[in-house]
Amino acid sequence: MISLFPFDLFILAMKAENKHSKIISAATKVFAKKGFFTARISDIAKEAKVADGTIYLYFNNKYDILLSVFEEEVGKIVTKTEKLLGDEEDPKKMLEIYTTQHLMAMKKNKNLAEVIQIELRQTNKVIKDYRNNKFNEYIGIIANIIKKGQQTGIYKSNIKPDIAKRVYFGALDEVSRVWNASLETHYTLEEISDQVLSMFLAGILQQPDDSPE
Amino acid sequence: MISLFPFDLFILAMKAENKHSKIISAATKVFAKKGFFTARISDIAKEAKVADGTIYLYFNNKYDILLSVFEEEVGKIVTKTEKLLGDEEDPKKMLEIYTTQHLMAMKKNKNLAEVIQIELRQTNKVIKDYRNNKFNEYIGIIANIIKKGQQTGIYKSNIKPDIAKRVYFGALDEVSRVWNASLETHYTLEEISDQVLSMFLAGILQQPDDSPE
DNA sequence: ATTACATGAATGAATAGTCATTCATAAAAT
DNA sequence: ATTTTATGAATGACTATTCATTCATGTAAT
Repeated sequence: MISLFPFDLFILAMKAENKHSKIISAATKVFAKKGFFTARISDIAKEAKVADGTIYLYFNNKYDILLSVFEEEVGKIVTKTEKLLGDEEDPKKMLEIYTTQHLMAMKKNKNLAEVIQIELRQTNKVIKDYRNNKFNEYIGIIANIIKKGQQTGIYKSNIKPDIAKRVYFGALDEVSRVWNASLETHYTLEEISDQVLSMFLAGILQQPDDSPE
Repeated sequence: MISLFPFDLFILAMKAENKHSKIISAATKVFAKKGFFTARISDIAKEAKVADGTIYLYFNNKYDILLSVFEEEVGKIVTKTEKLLGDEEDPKKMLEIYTTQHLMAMKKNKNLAEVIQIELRQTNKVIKDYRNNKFNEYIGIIANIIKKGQQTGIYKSNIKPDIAKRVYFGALDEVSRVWNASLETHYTLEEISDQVLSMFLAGILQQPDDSPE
């Protein structure tokens, strides 16, 4: 039986693709649970139902797995966020969307939340390979929202978007870290989202002209 | 020679204390530079000018060193912060003091900044020993400032101090992380401090009644 | 249709190296 | 002289990575 027409190649590619992503998601799980350094390759292999050696057919080394996990998962979030933002034009609503989307994503995918934390603060100390492009893209969205709001005149012009994006991301990140580690009484996603948004939009100072919306 | 009157014990304690703290500060340096998992005990020993084995006369194991570093250094910051707050009564000024004090401390002691990051997000995943008392004390200060402001009526009453403290700490922490990793154009401490404070106090929305102080 | 050969993905045991920790010994102190 | 403190080489446990081998699947020959 002769058979090398595209369909077979596709099937082949599918299998490979599946194995690749099986490993990715196994790794996400394992890294999140044990942390990068404590995770063993054999744990990942077991979780992915694959032989230890197989992993090295798809990745160069342990760190390469982490980086792939990170880029891939953050990439997904970026796509999702951009889709949700769609052609929303109101910078206030945009920030609202970003906030809830981020918190929801982190709540739904605790593993990812932790991988981000690890990758961000641990590993680039060891390996200086700054292709954190997806992440920069992701927080860049915040900066853009703020810039837009400044153009429309609804956001204060003295706010520096580059600082604000870090401030905002840091806040969201810590809030979801604590949440995932369940170190604190549980608030609902809505409560947290509201709090963060109102703190940033209107600040914590009592305004003399405090009237609803 | 019989000699066990207090002074000798003091001398003894001094010496031990010296070696103990020599190791602590060596460890702070090494952990910050390499991260907990990549740091070698022998690195710490070398940095402290002490034999590898000596370390085990003062600490139970590697993790115990990290925890001690963390508790001890955070403890220092708590003390410093409380001293600076003194009997300041204005919640707005208090937040200002906390903010600049935190950023200054992190700038001055980059090592500590990183150790906090590591300990906070990496290790308590592995070892569930929650004697992070000092840290909770530290962010508790933020919560208290906010509560106080709510009592005086200058801070909005709908803000939840427990969420706000995380939001605020997260923001400060991320800002100093980026700063220390020098991933971004350098802003001055004053600029950052101003930005964070104004974002939190007054929010980013343009206020119709925007008048200085 | 059946058999023989080829391919390369997958396997997992073996390798090779790394370190945290220990401990026999030495130095200091009393 | 005895006890306390310090040393650093040796130990032993642990794991990322490799690689010789297997095996399922595809191809060619008859």
